[in-house]
Amino acid sequence: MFAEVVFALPFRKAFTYEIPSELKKFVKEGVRVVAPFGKRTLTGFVVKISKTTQVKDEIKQIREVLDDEPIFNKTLLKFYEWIADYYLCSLGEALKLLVPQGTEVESKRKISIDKNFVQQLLQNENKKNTLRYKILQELSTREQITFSTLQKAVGKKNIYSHIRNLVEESAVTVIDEIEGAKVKPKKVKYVRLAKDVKELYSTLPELDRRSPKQVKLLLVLIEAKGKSLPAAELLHKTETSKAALDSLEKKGFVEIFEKEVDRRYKEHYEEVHQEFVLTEQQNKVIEEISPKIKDSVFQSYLLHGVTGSGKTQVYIELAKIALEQNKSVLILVPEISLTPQITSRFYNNFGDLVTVLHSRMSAGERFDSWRRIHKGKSRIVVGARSALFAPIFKLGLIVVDEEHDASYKQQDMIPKYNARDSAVVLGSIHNCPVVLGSATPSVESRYNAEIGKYKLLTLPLRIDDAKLPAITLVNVNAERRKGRMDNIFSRTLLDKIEDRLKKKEGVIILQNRRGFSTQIYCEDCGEIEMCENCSVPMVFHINKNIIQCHYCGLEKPVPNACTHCGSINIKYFGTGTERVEDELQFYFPNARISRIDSDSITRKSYLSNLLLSFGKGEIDILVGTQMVSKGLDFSRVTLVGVISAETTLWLPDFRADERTFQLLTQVAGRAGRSKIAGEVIIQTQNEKHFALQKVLQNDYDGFYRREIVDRERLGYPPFTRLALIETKDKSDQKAKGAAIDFRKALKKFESHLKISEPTTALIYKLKGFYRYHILIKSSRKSDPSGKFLRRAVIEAFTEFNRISRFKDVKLFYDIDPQSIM
DNA sequence: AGCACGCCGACT
DNA sequence: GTCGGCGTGCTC
Repeated sequence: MFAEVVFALPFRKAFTYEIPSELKKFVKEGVRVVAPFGKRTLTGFVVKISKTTQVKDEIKQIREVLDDEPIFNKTLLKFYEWIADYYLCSLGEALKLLVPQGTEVESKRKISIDKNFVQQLLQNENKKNTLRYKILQELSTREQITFSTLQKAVGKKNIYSHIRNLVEESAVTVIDEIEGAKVKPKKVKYVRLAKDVKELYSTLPELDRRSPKQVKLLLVLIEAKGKSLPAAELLHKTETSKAALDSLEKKGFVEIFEKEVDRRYKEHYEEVHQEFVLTEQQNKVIEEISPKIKDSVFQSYLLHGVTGSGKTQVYIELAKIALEQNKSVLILVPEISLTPQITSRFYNNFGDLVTVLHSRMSAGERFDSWRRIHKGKSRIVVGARSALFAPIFKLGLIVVDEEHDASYKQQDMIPKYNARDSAVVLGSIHNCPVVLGSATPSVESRYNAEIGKYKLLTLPLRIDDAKLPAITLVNVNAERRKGRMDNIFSRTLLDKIEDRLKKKEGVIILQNRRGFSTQIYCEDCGEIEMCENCSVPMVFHINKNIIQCHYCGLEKPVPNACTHCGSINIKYFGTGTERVEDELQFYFPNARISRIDSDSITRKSYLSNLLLSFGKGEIDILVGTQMVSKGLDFSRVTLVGVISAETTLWLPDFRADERTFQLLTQVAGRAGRSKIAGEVIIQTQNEKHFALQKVLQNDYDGFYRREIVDRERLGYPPFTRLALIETKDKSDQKAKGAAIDFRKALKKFESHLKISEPTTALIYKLKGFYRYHILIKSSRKSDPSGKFLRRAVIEAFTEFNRISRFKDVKLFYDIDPQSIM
């Protein structure tokens, strides 16, 4: 018997292995196996089992099986094949998305060092600037080192010949160590009585004379009536030590055993469970979708519901229907740690049936959640982007909440998939409805609804008769001329804030930039303080008193003088959330102000506690980045202020207007979610801009109609498909050379595709790497499925590999990029 | 992606 | 000669 195995490596090929007889029972389609691969040992996925094989080369044997039960079946495999095909990665890379991180078994080649001998060799070296000398120097300080660490330490890749020499000199040995899973089930020691209670009672008086602590332990266990207790808890409660327990075990009174425990992520945010009476419009939506759940029919829906229209309650009702049908539910949310409210509502309705999956959980928590879902113990999965790959077998419903959100697109890892679009494919494979919900649908989704690919459902009214907030645009230039600006605040906004503080109502202030000031500018030489690894300005953070790069995280002390010319005439420009918080505190010294951005959210409980306090009225003003626009639902918020609408408006990206419209509409929607009317003040320099005008008029359809015309005229999605090719290298020349060569390889497709010349990326240097872009456009009319576009990229890659001398430059494909910067 | 090998120019 | 850079080929 043979198994076809794919690995999470960048080539699109399966490898055939022989199944040793002792593993026959365990090797099935859909399990992970450990197998030798070249000089290495790797974890791979069994995609097929066959009796015969055509392979003529030597066939190796599978070493180990990692899963008791398959983690994917034939149907699910189709989904991963689609991911691989669509986002241009190998099947193994796609399947890697399915498994929790830290569970793979891999060989690591390590160098085991004879320290003394190496030190001796080091002294015998007479030339000190050779690679050999550097390697010996690194080796002389330790017992063991991996190849990759050594390669990094000496800054060279081809160290193999040197190591081989050293092995011959018997200064080092190379060992192939197989590293097991980093994440394992958590086991805790438990104790239970091993003897009959009557029998125990008779020995207690005797025991009490010499070992009172042991008696204490026994009494607690007897009280537990045969139930086992966690050892640590028992010892703590009885104030005894492990020694007492151990001797009880020796005497045969108790039994100590290991029990697997479930690491469960705890959400600190809790809301009181409320029963809702569904509105007529909510019922209509549910009536439309529920037959599809019951009859297992695939259908995508775009649920366009204004902010506060009760979308979450619709999801909950639909989930109930799926559960009644004995089916599971997948709810995708933008970034779950940012939306504790929606998770809390699911917990309130479904309790332990809910499992949460997101990036802020520990590897152990994620691993346990994953296994809980795989075993079918959890029927409702609420999670961020990656939850799309949770091992759910019987899906009855998929919901993508806030479907317009950019975080559904994986940005920095391979494959760069879009969870919203992939969810639709997953629904078609599982034969279940997919509901894409948003108050500000993406232009693409709205278009798909127009052409009938999605079915449009609407919730045009807020629940409980709440009115949409009144929005005012404040032109900061005009206000400044009138002397009605106090630094970054307009008098209008300050007055409104003061009014709400008096009334004890909640205020949310948005400024979509972190830090204090976003640029440090020298008045003498005109230079801006830039990051040394990235081509972006350093941002001043007043709380930590540092300057920081927001792309690579580099922190530096605040310069006293310009680092270019030494002048002390340096000025700080641009406003971040820290400055907004600082100035608000100056104008309202008695107000309780908290800030929400990725700097302030460090611990996972912080945000939950903050939101709880805000809900209770212990915080008056929340200042934050776009985080404050997502999912916050507090009836006490009656005022939302936007410091500057410009932060997203002028980015050189075709989605800039859409992003601005969405962000402002969403943040505006945080206001007025009760009987008290809400108000929104947006400060801007471009009050005539159509995106802002449409926000002001609360006119999504108007925005869409104007935007879709522009998209067609300029040849952007949904009228064209985009693929962005990125080359990335430490050397500017090599990155550029690779981009030029790839462009050459694409030349023969020019008649069918619109292909840009290689350009530097907007942030052309990022974390020390230079980046070049080629943008490829393919018309939806001539290439509706995008097949031609993807084939062109793959063929160009083959050609590139043939002609280019920059093959070692890293290449990235971004299909349907979120932004083209 | 690793890892290994083999070619070739530039050095003691 | 041989060190180190670089290109190429392979992985069941």
